[in-house]
Amino acid sequence: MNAKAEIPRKTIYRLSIYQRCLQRLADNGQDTVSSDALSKAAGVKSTQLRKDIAYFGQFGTRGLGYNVQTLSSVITEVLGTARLQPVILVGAGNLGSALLGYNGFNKEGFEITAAFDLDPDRPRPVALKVPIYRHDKIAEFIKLHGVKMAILAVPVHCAQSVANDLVDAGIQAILNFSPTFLEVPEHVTVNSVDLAVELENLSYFIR
Amino acid sequence: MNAKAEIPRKTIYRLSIYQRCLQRLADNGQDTVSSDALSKAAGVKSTQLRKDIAYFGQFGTRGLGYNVQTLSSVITEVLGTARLQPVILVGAGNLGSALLGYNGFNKEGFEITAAFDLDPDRPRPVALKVPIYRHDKIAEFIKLHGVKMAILAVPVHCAQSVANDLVDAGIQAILNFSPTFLEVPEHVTVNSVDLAVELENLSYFIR
DNA sequence: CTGTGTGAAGGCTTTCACAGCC
DNA sequence: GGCTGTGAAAGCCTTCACACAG
Repeated sequence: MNAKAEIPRKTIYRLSIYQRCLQRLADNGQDTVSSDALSKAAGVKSTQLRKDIAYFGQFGTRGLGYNVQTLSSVITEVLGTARLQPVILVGAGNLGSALLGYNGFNKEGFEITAAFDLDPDRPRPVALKVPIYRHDKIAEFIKLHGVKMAILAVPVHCAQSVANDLVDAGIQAILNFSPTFLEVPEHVTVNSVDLAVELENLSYFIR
Repeated sequence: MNAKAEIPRKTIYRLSIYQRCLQRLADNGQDTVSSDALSKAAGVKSTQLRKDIAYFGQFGTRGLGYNVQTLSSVITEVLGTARLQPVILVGAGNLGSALLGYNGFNKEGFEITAAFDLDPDRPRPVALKVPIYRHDKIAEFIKLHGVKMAILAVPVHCAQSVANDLVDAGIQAILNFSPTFLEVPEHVTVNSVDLAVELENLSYFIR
């Protein structure tokens, strides 16, 4: 459990997925699951699942499987309570506004607490529950509320400079939707979601 | 060029990224670029870029670099003209509607030609240019227009069954936004974008 | 001297095979 | 018999080191 730094990133990704599968099992009243069943729900091989779990301990019962509640709790602990972090959204344009309305985040324990845009008053498609502030209020807000995570959905041409501002203000993790590479200091983590690249990739695999 | 099947998936992803960087260089009037410069723009190491290119040939001039136009054309060819494929969107809810309005796709050569929803008439946040049809028209549309790619943005509980319908109707590639694993035949490719998992993953890396 | 192309080395993940426990 | 835990093997991808071309 203290070897946190040594769990590979890919395993961390899968832990989130296992976690979600476990929650569904729990909702269905199951209290035990085998690595085989759980791995199938998650779309991986059972050996992979067991190896992933082995990074932080032994929680299964041979001949039986894993206790759903126990395993779920352990994974939650490994992933960290940091998941209750507040998140801000920068760039409330087309995609950004949509993300504000998307409630898939809340379900998993995240909440977008504020959004920022160059023009907070431009007409938005959706009635939003989240306040939209002027772009130049970002640094103040981040420092005041100790925000560490940001979702970036601004146009390519200003993505890097906005990212720099975020980092300077104390942001440590960025979920980047702008289709461009962001250069950040080592202590900052960036995960990029590039929709066009995903599509292009798919098209390659069409015969 | 004919060893298409042997280019690793990760390389294919990066080719899309290189392609975009090359287009920007071309727009700026540059006609030559070194592997070092291009790799930095793409956020990878220069050796990686050269290895990626080596999968399908030799296009550089030693001591000078690559011709922007040439390299761009070659990558386009490798990725396949399949990128001009029409794409349909299934599930025009919150996230789905947003994707319809997002024009990042068109820029890269994709066009969402139609959308489908259980209730095509429910109020949409945005004025959409794309027609929304009833869910039960999907198979007909796919067969009629020879559509091969679909974006799936439906609720978890029906994702698998909708995916099955798509596959049966002839879809070969799915960009999946539903946070669940999709089981599909081998000839079908699925790329998943799981926003909650991305956030959770980021939160792990916050100290 | 600059910058590509590439065999070899290294590192990281996944899978196998099977020992060990219920 | 069923299922976990794990060292060893295999596979995959990245990086190094350097030969070679302009």
